Amino acid sequence: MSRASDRAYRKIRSFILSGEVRPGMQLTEERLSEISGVSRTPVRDAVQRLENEMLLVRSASKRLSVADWSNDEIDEMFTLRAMLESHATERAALRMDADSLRRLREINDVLTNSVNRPEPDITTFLDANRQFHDLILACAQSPRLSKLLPALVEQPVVNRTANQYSQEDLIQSGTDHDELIAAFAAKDQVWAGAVMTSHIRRAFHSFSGATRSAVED
Amino acid sequence: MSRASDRAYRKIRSFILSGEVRPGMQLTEERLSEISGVSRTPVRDAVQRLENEMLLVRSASKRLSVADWSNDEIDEMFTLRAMLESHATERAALRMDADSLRRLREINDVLTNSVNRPEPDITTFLDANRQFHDLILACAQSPRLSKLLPALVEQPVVNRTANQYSQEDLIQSGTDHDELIAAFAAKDQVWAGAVMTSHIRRAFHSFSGATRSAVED
DNA sequence: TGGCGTTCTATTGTATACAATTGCAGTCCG
DNA sequence: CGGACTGCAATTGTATACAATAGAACGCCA
Repeated sequence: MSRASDRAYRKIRSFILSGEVRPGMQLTEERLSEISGVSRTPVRDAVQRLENEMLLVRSASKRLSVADWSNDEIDEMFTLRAMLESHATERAALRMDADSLRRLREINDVLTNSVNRPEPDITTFLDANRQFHDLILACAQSPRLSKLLPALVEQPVVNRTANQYSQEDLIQSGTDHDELIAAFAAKDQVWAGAVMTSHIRRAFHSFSGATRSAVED
Repeated sequence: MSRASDRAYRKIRSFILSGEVRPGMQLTEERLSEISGVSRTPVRDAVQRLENEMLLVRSASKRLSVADWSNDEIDEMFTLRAMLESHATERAALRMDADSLRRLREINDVLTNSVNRPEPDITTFLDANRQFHDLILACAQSPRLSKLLPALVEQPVVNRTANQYSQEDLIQSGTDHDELIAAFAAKDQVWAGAVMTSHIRRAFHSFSGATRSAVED
């Protein structure tokens, strides 16, 4: 979308994810327009996008509030993500070209280097990880998937998962990616899909194990 | 959404699906506002929704046009729908209560009656079919799925599929539903999911067999 | 005092005017 | 003759004023 609309989207999004507002808290469009510094018109565009991602929900009488995801909903997000991203991976395995494969290797080299050191660099890891998954999605060449998946891969969830990871887990992520690359090189869609499934399911259990046990993070 | 916004959504949607406009044809917001009889503000809301359903697409320079789905994209829609709707069915199998089960039987009685006659009543069939699938989705109790699935179940595709069905196919649909009900009664999620998968895959092949062979319908 | 209706206020929805951007065409120069 | 540049037209993006609607607060009467 356009400048003001995007600006509103990013501002509101980070406002919600920063934790400054509690889930369930009401937010008026006017308030959001103050926060983002644009008028209500582009704010409404942004709000509709955030409703699709289910970061915002509308109460019965059209009032906006911050979504409150239940544990069941978060489980469901991981399950759906595993299904769809594995499917994307299978498609990508059939469509992968040499350039993209080379690029995947480059990205994963960066990722591996960022965690194979005394003090892992989580920021670099997260960035490389995102690039890796994005490139696979692009190789799947499915506009529908490209539209559906992002709503299931909420970056804060990914971030928290990574922060929960031990150094061994981080290194294992790189190893998973290596195996994905091998599966792509072999053009073996079943292999590739299976690796992606376990890659995500492991993240899920790391995430939920860490958060469920804590009262609140 | 609200009245004008909804009105615009429905009008534009049926305008596109009526075939009055060719895929790829450009549509300005002003034109859409004339068609729907409301101002551009609610039109823009409607357009954003239709973009999510990928009925409308935005060109590089933000200009709107009617989407043109490739065969690969339609295949992908059926594949994703089969995946997600089977998953919803599995969830529903675990959560199904007696009332919903009874209601499913009622709905499928109507459906079966509508096709077990010399001249099948497709309208009634389609309506009962939609109710049946909607109720299962509701029983799955997954807000995410309820948001994602509708974008994959474009009613015109369902309609065309049903119109392609022979009377035997229509009766088989009712039989599939009976088996789903049996699986729900047994609370067997694997069984239920499998029946739903084959139910949709059969629809897919009926749809694609019919359309691929024809030059244009 | 408790339930119900009525008014007032907060919030969302819509229209419209204007700003910004993009495409297109006509023209100038090499 | 071709290509780039400039100005105009078409289109989308944004702000703002106003309309409609839903919630809350107040007061009235039983």
